[in-house]
Amino acid sequence: MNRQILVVEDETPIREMITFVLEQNGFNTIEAEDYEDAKAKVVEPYPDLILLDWMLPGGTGVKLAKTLKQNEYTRSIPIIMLTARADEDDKVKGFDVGVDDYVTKPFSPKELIARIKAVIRRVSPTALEEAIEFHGMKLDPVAHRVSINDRALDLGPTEFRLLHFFMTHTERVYSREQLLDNVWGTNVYVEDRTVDVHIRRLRKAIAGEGHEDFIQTVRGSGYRFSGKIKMGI
Amino acid sequence: MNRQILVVEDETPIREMITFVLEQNGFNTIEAEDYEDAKAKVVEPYPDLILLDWMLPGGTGVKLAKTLKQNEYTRSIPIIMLTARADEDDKVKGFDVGVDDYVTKPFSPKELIARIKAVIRRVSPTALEEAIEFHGMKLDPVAHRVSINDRALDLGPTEFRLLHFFMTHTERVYSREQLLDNVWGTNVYVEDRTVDVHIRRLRKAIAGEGHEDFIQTVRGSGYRFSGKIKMGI
DNA sequence: AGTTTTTGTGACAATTTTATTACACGCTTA
DNA sequence: TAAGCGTGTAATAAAATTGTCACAAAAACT
Repeated sequence: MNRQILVVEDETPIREMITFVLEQNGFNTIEAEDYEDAKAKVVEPYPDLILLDWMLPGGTGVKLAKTLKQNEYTRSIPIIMLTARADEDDKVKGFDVGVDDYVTKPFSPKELIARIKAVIRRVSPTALEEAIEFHGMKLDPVAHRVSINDRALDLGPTEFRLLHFFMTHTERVYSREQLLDNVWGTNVYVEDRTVDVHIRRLRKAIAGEGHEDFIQTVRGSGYRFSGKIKMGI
Repeated sequence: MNRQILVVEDETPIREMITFVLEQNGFNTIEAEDYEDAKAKVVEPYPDLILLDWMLPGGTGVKLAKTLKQNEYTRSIPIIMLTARADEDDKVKGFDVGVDDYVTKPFSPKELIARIKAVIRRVSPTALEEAIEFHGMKLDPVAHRVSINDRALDLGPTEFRLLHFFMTHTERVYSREQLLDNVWGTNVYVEDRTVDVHIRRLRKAIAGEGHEDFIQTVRGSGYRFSGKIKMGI
């Protein structure tokens, strides 16, 4: 599950410093040094995240960000801007474009990594239409099929959507309300406790292979879907 | 995640009032009373935010702001100006310099805290979601997980909130009342001694790894969460 | 040493939260 | 229309959490 990060930065020493830090921390990196270069590499290796310098020679970074965020195909790739200025206006402009976060130079490696992880976690960890696999559990959104260790599962529509949501949002606690919003849809009036019942049905459905406690109850907060049964962070 | 705020203000009573308010609200503070003092402390403790008085003896606050915002190393530190005048021109001048926000004296503690939080949020939007680490102890607010040396901890809701508070407010003594306010919430009537019991439960939960005395009793005052195990006053 | 004050500890009952079961309603399909 | 399925809700059971108290232990003070 190694993430690929595209580093777009024209100043070579800085770019190399950044890629070094990223690789130290287990990321795969792709480098680009100008607008055109970056554009090409977004399409081909299709990175999981883009670190984008604010100022670029062949066109500003903001322009690239805007382009990417307006394109259907690339808009889901999170972008973190690197900026040398603490200028508020610039930041506001960037967020209007749809950039996911900012890191202001100079930054510590620790801060950079923390921001990257935070953004990855916040943005759904997996792509939308692709089949998802998680600890031997496979879900194909298109074919509407789920299997555990190649044994097919029989789920109702709601259970399927719930599991789909969980599989694309692991390692994070969701309240019942959040689950209702995301799985049932906003402005639908359903009781909070209904979630419990569906959790129960889903648990029952995926039980029998040691997968039942993938859905974890977080008392007072909600539920969490996780592969780490009893492990540290 | 424990924010350090540098308070630059020459009038001692005002400065102390401000630091008092900040510490009440869980910030760590550093004080400076003139231009040179402030400059030195920006470099060394490298605060997360600067509260800067408009008028300073050894040179105006604006001058300091300008200096800091022009320096590559310090320009990313957000600055909030404290001014006694509601003068528009000053504000404009300040924003030109790159100051992040203004607070006009006299101000209410509530307003000050609100402004600070707003600026922090603006500058680092993901800060609140980031995991906190302290001496091998990790707390992930998003996943709602705690671990100590990679061993998971099982905490009840209140214990979790208490630990979360402590991990974001280390090295400082909090009275039982303050803990009640911050962890239980204001206007909740609970006995003071209830805190003791929860401290006990938390201590028990994190014990067994030599970390039990992270929570230190300060007789007559309250409790302190600290990495320094046995220190002088 | 004896007394007072403060904190630690274990137990317990009340309360809150979650799990589980049962059931009724609506929708689809045979 | 009857049977079957999926869904939401309510009722009940089970489990976990929480605040408080009583007493023990520790520290501070005379």
